[in-house]
Amino acid sequence: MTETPKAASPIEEGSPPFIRLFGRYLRDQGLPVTSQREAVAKVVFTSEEHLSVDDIEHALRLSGERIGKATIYRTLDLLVRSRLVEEHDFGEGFKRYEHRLSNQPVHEHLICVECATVTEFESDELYRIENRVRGEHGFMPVRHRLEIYGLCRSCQEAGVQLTTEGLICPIEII
Amino acid sequence: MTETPKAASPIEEGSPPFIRLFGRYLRDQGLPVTSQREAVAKVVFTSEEHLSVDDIEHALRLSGERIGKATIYRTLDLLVRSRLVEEHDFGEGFKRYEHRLSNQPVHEHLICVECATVTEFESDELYRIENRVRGEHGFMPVRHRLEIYGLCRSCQEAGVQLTTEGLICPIEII
DNA sequence: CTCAGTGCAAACCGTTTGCAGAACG
DNA sequence: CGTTCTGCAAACGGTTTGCACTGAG
Repeated sequence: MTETPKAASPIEEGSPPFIRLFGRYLRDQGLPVTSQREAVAKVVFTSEEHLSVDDIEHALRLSGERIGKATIYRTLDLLVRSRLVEEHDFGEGFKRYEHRLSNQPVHEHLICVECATVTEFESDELYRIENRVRGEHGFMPVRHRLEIYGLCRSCQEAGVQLTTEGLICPIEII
Repeated sequence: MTETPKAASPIEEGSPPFIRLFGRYLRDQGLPVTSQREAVAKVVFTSEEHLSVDDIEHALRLSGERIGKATIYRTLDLLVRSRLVEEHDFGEGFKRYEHRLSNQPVHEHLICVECATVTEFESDELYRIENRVRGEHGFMPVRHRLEIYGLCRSCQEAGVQLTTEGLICPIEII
């Protein structure tokens, strides 16, 4: 903080590697590298959470940046296109974003329906599923989405019960 | 059509079994059984597609029914609660609905990113995944969502290519 | 200097809600 | 007959877009 030479210059030597990657992408595409884009990228790459746009806006505000929502959306679009960031929809009515530079290159999500905590896990079985699908259906998988909803350990230990109001085994009782 | 005794009466003897099931659910819940609810249920149970609300509205219009969108949404909510119908979000910006009275009780979806065709497939591997997750993470699965996006056979045969614009293997090139 | 980016506010669009009148039970 | 439903239209909320201004290259 004391030796940083002021530098309003965006995405240059001082930047962390993942942000430089985004700069590379932008240059590759012939797009300007702006301080706003850097700021949004920094928030996303710095966090290990699944961030909503509001989360990102809030984080930016905390660090003194004042960036419009539209710019955040537009930058996220670029980040997703660059494949540095992944977009998720956990059925909350809005999207979440997660950078792809973690130690878990490919992973799926466990989502607690009680406390909304998201846990990540890996699954080789999915490769088997994709191979099977390729063979049996002639379908070429490109990407997938596997989310398992249920109760996380701590909610179970807290004694949370799930209520079922629907018809049970409807087929049988016709 | 000729012998039907006019009957504006909703969800009674003449109705197909799955619609009677919905009537049973409504009565169990102490809710009125209305002709609108019957009409919406009939459209959903009659189709083997993944219907959007617009699809349903359109089908109702074709059969002469004039039912407001709000009522369709409200009825779908009841159908989902009753567990007779499943709600899907294939990332199109709106929901789709599919009844659960088919021959494939539990199935996953293959979604063609080119032509948007949805194919269903079953996967025992998923049970294995859920069991593993139960053991390794203490997570109790309740429901899941597995969607594989890619190219269906006919789009591949039609020579469709997917364009990749993002950075390839970003981690390596820092 | 030029072209794209930014910020604001308005538009969008699927979905939800409030309310007066109609229907179920 | 009271309670719930229906239909309309307005509200909602996340996301997108149009446009004048700013800034990157």
